[in-house]
Amino acid sequence: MSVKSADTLSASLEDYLDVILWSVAANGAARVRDIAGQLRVQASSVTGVLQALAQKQFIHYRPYEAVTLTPAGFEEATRVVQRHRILREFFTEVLGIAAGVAEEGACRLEHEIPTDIVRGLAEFMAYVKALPEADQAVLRRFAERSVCGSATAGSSEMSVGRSTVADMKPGRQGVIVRIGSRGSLSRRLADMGLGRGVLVEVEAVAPVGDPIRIRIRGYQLALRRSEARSIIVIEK
Amino acid sequence: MSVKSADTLSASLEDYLDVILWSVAANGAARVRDIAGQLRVQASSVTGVLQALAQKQFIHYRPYEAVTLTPAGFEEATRVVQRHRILREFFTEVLGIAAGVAEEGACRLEHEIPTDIVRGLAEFMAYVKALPEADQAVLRRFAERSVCGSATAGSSEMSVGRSTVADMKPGRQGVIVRIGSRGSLSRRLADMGLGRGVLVEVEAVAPVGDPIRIRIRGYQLALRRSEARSIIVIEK
DNA sequence: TAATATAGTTAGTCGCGGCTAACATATCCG
DNA sequence: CGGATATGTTAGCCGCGACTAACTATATTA
Repeated sequence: MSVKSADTLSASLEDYLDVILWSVAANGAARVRDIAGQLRVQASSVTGVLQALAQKQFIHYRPYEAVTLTPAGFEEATRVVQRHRILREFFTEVLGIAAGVAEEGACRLEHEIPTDIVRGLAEFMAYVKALPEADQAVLRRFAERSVCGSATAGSSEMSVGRSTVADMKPGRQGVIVRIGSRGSLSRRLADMGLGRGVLVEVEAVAPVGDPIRIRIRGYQLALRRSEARSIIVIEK
Repeated sequence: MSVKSADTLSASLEDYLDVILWSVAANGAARVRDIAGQLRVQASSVTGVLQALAQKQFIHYRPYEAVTLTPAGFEEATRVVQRHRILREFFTEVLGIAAGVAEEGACRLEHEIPTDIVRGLAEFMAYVKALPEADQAVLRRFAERSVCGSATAGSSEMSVGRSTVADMKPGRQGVIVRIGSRGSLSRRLADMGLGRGVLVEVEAVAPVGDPIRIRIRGYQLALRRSEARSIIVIEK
């Protein structure tokens, strides 16, 4: 019999449920054409999905008739919409992302994001809203920073949060992206085998942060902090 | 000739690049078997992907030989790893999500999330780290809240951020999830046509927040604030 | 050096989620 | 009432990214 009712909906089924919810709410029932139009998909593609949703008991569906949601389908649809909304609001209100990008991001992430993380986002926003006005203002200042204000526009995402060997904690690994110094220091490091693409593991950092004991290609090396600072890595 | 070099990598190609980066860094070159093992995929699946990556000039590949990254491939791989790391750290450090869930979430979102949003997350973390200690403490308090402390465990994500008609701004639409009151008020609302699944649009809110003018099924209705508060909706 | 073990490739299959083309049904209106 | 038109369905195709089975190349070792 193998009914195969995966309790997890595929991304596209969730999208369909979402538009069916709004379509039903607005018109009392959803027509195949409306759904197809909203999802920018051929009507024929809709039919197959409706059959799948009906088989999972999320909609009432009979050929050539309008579609309505079952109670379970309504539940599921509101879950989907809620997730979407939480993401979008987080992007706009906390990160200060433009509405268009935020909406697009929400669409793309809503099907993948684990429930725990959605809850985390929602609780974070609730926490912030419950904060005293002064604390909220500090965060709003970030969200409202002018986008063009990021003078580092060219460096984009890549440089934000990039670190050096001096920033790594013991036990962590990273790959060298480049050596951020010139002249004799750069030369010395290259001679030690430190170059682009090499795996570095930090073994120990002395109390003051100098020296730093690392391991590359199987053998150990001790670096001065100043040397470590000029080795740009990407951590695992 | 139609070379078809989509400048956007598919999710799985990105995953392959990621493990190739670490494999090459650790061993000098990546073997098909290692890649297959790390991705929990059959070796035969790897071959096809390597051909695709080679064709896009991201790796050096010749049958039966070990794989290395081209400069472009290295670039691309570090971009992928960076995205992944930013997501994971945001989840653990800002949201206080458990390491395992954070890692899983990062894996699932990294291929979908728009660049602008990744940058937003990275900048947010950088902003917070640059804040005076007192302000940081306020946010850390959230990240470090005990997870079991969420007494609302049962209500999960669904209730966080759920709103009522009284919370909606003019122009916004929502679907009624349920009526959160009993007795005569509930009855009155039902008589007005307000019930589960109905689309509500807020048209205007009087200065004090009472009354609230809404539109359902095409016609207008004025609600007392107290009534609006008992209509639980999910916003579009 | 030949036999065997390990690693890698090819060919062919499957499910998913789109698509088009062709057919079926419903609705509208002269 | 009976087309014409709008709407919906079926059948069959495609690309992706996995798979298995069977084959080929490379490495090890007796």
